[in-house]
Amino acid sequence: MAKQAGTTTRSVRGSRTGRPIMVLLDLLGRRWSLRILWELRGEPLTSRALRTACDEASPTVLQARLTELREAGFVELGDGGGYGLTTLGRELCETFMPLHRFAERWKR
Amino acid sequence: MAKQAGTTTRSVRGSRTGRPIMVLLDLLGRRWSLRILWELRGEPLTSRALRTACDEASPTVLQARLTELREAGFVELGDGGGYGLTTLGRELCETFMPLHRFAERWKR
DNA sequence: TCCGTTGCTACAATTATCGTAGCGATACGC
DNA sequence: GCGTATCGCTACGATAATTGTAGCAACGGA
Repeated sequence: MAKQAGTTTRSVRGSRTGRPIMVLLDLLGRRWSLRILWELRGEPLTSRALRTACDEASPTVLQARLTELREAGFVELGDGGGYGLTTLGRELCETFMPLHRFAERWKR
Repeated sequence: MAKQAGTTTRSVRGSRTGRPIMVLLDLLGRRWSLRILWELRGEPLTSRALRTACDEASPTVLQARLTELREAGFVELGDGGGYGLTTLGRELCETFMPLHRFAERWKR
């Protein structure tokens, strides 16, 4: 990967139209993105606590996702360490809350 | 990939806990999953129309996602051809509708 | 100083996705 | 029948993303 730093280097990813909803669906469609937001829905977590919460996912991807989510303004790194949702990120997370009930109803 | 047919063959994917919400977040976190549901939100689309709607995404992945989404009960293949959302899939899609407004508000 | 934890990175191996091409089946007009 | 067009779907090599393991520098207690 093009080791994005600062500016968003998009290689083959979707959302070539630039429409906000497409960019958002593309970002959230990356692996662990939704899961990270979900796990941060409560209190902030340290990078390692987050990794534990995410089934010991590879730190490489977690860091990549955290960087992307931070650039998107959904996640922030607190002063005393630990990742948490921004106000914007919390609003986004609220959008997904109905998913919980849906999921329970879904798997019979 | 293990060419899943009938039963769900999960290789390295997340959601090892089996909790419905995790399975759902995992499924929706695959590439083009969210986008497919989004594009099918209106009328049913043929596989090729769907491909066009999804920025000419590779048919390989689209078919894989469609199979998964069908097994999940969100998408169905109509009698006269064309993919559409099931009742369940439509409910799921409704959950994402607030995302549209959020996305517009998001990108300044 | 020695531990322990923080956020974060390197690197090779494994998967997933891409892009192009093409299949069998079906439905048309001729 | 014959060609043509579409349908859903698949093969396959090339490329990009993800995994798993190991480890870094920085900071804080003991």
